[in-house]
Amino acid sequence: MAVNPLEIVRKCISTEISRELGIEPNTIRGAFTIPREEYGDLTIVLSKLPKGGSYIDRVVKAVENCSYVMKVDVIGMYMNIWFNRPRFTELVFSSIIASKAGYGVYKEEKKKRVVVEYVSANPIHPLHIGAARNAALGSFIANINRAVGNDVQTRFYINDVGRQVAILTLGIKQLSNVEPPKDVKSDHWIGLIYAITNTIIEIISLKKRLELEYSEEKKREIQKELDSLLADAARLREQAPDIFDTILDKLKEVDVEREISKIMKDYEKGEKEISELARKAVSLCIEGINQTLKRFKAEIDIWDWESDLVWSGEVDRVIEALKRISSEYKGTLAIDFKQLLNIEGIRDRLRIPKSLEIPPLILLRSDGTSLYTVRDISYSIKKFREYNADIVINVIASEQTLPQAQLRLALYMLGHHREAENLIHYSYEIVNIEGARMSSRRGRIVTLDSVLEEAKIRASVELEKRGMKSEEIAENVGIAAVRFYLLSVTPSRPVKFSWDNVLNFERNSAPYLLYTFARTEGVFRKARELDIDLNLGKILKEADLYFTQNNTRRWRLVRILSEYPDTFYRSYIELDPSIITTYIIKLADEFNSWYDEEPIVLEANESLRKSKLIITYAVNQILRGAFKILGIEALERL
RNA sequence: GGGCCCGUAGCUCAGCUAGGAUAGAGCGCUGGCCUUCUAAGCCAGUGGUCCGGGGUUCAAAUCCCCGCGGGCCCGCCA
Repeated sequence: MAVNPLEIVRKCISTEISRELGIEPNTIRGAFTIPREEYGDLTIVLSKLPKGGSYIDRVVKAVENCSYVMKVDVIGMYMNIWFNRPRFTELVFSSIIASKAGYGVYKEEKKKRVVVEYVSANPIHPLHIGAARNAALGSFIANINRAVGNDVQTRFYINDVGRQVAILTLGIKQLSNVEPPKDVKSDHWIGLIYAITNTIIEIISLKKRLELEYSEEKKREIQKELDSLLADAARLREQAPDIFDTILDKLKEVDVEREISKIMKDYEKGEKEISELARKAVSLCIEGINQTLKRFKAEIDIWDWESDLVWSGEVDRVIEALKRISSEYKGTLAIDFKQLLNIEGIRDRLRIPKSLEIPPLILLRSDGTSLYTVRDISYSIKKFREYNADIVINVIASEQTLPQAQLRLALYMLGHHREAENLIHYSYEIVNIEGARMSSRRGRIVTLDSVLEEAKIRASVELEKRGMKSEEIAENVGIAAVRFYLLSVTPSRPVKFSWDNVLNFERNSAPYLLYTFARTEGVFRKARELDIDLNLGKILKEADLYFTQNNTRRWRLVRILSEYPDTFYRSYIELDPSIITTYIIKLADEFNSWYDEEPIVLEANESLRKSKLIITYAVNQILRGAFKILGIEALERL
């Protein structure tokens, strides 16, 4: 367990109370709360103590026994505790200096092996802003797990088996050349071909439906949808007229549904020509996606091809095993979970929502090809096996709650109990654009690339205002802004995308934090300029520990610094980055107010200056550590 | 029809897990602060039926129930 000053004080107090009242120290924990400033530093809600509000005098005496406590005051049911500021300051300072960059960072006693599968976006178009939230969250999960000492492997599942890649392949097949033009990023190129092909296919199918429809009302409905598709088609054609016309001419001639179905079958069989074509197209897309992810500081260790699972026979083996426990359902084979769900406590163990209804899981399409969730079962087993993982975390939007639940249940039924129990669906809400959903199928998306470019431009403009010109800094600031924005909303809440939000460079933003960090760096730069000794051990010994007496602002800083270990721990346990982002904003606010008010390096009183340097050092270290976990590059100047 | 998530200031969001004192930030708007370690900053002001209604409780934004509004899911899609 990392050093936690606040925990030391809580423990000291609860030990004293438990000794006095003869109760378990742990039962006191829930009674602690941090009060408003004017009511002290820590409060115990007396009615929450096991023996209620009785024995108040004895409790007060007991608490006063703790050396970190200066004063205790009872108002109604609140027992307000004021800390002995110099003693507590010393505790906080020494904790920080002893653990350096590790201050507040929780350490797992027994390191775990963790696989994080994330992004896993369809390999048929560039990443959009929704996938960016996944990428930001997934890389945060990987980073914080590494920080606590766990072994982490990140994986990207390339979903290349299925209808969407078949559509892309159908489009590619009509073209003589797959290579993108020089000035087009390969994933954007693939995305365009896919959108063109898909839109044409949808138009063809809608026109057929229109011919067969008799109801006037339905006809009008179809016509309306068709009009919107045609508008999309016109827009797509503008981007690449030749390609659009080629694909359109060729697809007009054929039965597209049969073609798609054939491609899917051939690809699952590994038929040479189709496989090479599909792999080539998907590889191009993945290449572009990987470039974007690297730029976005979301690293992938292993790229898993879904088709490999099919070709290697792993999917077949799972299907064979599933067949033995399947039953007849709607004319095909399916896994029914009813009996399993009747087992006492199974929902808790597999983290399945209490009243979530789970329909049977269908094994195969009538044409014999496999289905996504079934393939995912063999992939889940692979993820555990290959890394010898204790936990596998799937970062997947909440809309997939049901298939993810089916996945765990199926694993359990196959006898993979440990895997089922340790497969976590890390669920988050999607990104909305002005209330509307993006459609990659029609090429209507806000790409992460465009957001990053815009952020970079915005950062350059801000830099130029300050007479600075640095592409590298603009790039880092821009990326930090986007990542921070996506990480600062609680994952269970939907994010409303707007350029104004993403490109906010003022308070409550990464640029603001980077700026604060750069200020702390500036302080140390100045100190070195003036030949001021920065040996922390020495500084601590000679620091003025009374510098918070009668000074609210300074005391507030010490208090906030003491709260970081709790913050970090909660963020790790809940895997919620917004707990850290909220905290560091508060820390930066407090630091900036103070910075404006008092000199630090230029402080004439030596021992006072030392205390101030420790505060600055602490802010610097906490920000540096938090940046690393959030995937933000710490910049010394800004 | 059933399920999951969300609803807090004009806008974007904290706070809800574990009930606790006068519900907090940012943006916006009004006014002020650069000869000092970085003004992407600081200070002051402005702004709230915590979606509505019940219930539990000494105490509810927080827990429970019933509604309302929004998003998502309930496919031989992924």
